[in-house]
Amino acid sequence: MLLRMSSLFLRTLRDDPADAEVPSHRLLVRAGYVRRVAPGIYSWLPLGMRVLKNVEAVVRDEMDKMGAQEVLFPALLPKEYYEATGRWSEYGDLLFRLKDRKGADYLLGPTHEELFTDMVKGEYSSYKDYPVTLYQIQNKYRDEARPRAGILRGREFLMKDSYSFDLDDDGLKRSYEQHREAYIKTFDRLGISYKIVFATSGAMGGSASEEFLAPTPTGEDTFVACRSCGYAANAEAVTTTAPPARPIEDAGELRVLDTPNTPTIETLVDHLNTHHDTSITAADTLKNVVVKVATPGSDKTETLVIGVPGDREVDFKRLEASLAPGEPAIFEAADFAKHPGLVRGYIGPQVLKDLGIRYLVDPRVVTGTAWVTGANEPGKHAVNVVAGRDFFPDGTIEAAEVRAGDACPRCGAELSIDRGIEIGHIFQLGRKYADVAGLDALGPDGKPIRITMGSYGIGVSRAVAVIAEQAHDQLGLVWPREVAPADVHIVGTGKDNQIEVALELAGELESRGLRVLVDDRPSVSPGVKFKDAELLGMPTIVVIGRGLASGVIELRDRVTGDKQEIPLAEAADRVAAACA
RNA sequence: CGGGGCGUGGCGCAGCUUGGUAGCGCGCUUGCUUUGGGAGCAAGAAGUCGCAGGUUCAAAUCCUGUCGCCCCGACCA
Repeated sequence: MLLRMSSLFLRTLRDDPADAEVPSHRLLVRAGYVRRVAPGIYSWLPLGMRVLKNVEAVVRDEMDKMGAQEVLFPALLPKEYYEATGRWSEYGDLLFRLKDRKGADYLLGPTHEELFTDMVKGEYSSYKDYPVTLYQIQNKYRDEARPRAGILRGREFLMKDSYSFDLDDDGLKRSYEQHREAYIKTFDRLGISYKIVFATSGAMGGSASEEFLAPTPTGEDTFVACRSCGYAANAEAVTTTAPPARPIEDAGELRVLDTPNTPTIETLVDHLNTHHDTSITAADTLKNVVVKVATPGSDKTETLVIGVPGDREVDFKRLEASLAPGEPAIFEAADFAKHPGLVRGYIGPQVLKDLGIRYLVDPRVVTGTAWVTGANEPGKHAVNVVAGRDFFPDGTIEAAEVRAGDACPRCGAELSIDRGIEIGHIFQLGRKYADVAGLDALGPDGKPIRITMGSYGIGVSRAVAVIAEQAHDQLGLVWPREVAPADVHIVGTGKDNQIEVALELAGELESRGLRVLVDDRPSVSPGVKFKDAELLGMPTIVVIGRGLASGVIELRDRVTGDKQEIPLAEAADRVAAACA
């Protein structure tokens, strides 16, 4: 249907909105695609709606092609489904909760595993029914602690979520691979540049899991990539390569040195090298960080000490991923008061066994390595504290920060580090979820078969923002053709019959199957129309202006910036060709 | 929840230090002129200055409280 600027419900803004920081947010608001209603909650205007629908259509098309079947669950859900799996309480503040007039508890669905599982359980009961994959495209609601960056991270967002149900592990692998292929096709069609990275499976358990990350500077996820072998992983999923163990006999004597006023690694290194006969760096020190770990659904917290090389910080995200489902929290002054054995700033692992505190170390802390660490007395540190001789870790943990230049766990080359936005996640759930739900199929031998599941998501509204994030320039948006609100933006400007001609050409192009936006606003200056055309971002722009008198119009490529004059007589053919 | 900033027509902002008639740009309405890079002139419409309380003859401005929003960190598509 022809979009005419003279009647299109659209107002572009000349100034950037004050509350928008990231490019996608700024441009989508300025160009009149979306408007904010509340924090993390947005309305879609006609042009934005078109883009959203286009993205949705691509996602739907690829899901249908891989054989998934679309369903739709309500967003408004009774508590019961989530209570059965314990998530009514586990989800905590993230859930939007509400009550009906009788006082019964409801929620706005943050995700729909329960509903999918329940539906399959209700309809299917024979092994002959499987495998099956269902999906829906629907709004999700999460009361995020901090919504940000416009529709990149909202509290209401459109998501495609699908679930595969298989009888065995091979089936699950096939379903997973099908999704992977479908996602690759989807994101390729959407014109998004992305990277597939290994991910942690998180608290849900399960095994294989990969994320589709769109690299952007405003991304919230950190991931590493290896140029040499192609390995890529979310920072939380990167594993550290342990050096070989060393013979303990080679290590020197443990010595305790006076190191007054050295509560930090920096002050410690400085003090030792100036006042003692050592020549160490932060990497030679062993930093011991105390955390308390809560177990969900229990009041118990465990005190835990993490040992990492002193030149690295503990990455809390990595720590959480490693401890999941346990939830670590910082050990505060009040906690130290309860543990007199832990001398803040001077903690060494030598005494942890006696204190009954679990000690997990970075994989670099292998048997035979000697460290500079706390002597468990104020103002004293110990050197030549040897793993396997002076202390015995209870295990290793991936908690130290990952840095550019770290070794690739697969090939040993240097890793690079980047930021990205998660646009898709594919995940082999396995049977953990089906176990909870009791999802079985009756097998040929009359015995029940526990179903194994996969879970797969695409952030549809987020994808719109990601495209805007990746496809824009100083002038405005530059939509990939497949998702653009229109193929071509015809600007009619001039005192003569330019607008009539523009409308005629628009009609002709439409009859050829192109989607057309035409600027037929009278009495709007050319400058305004050009600026708007560039801001709105249709991939092809046609200008019908002063050249019309001599029978030429202008064809512009919004992506390359190329401009060429073409005879009016050839206009329809040439424009159609440009949009092909 | 921790830290930083901001609430003044639809949008972007000034005014607040030093209380006294609420202002600018964009947008909007009307008329005339203008039409290839966000036009000109003229005339208009539109704001209980986030909310509540206090000080004062007088509060957008000072004081107290409160609510909201945005940005940076811990969660996630």
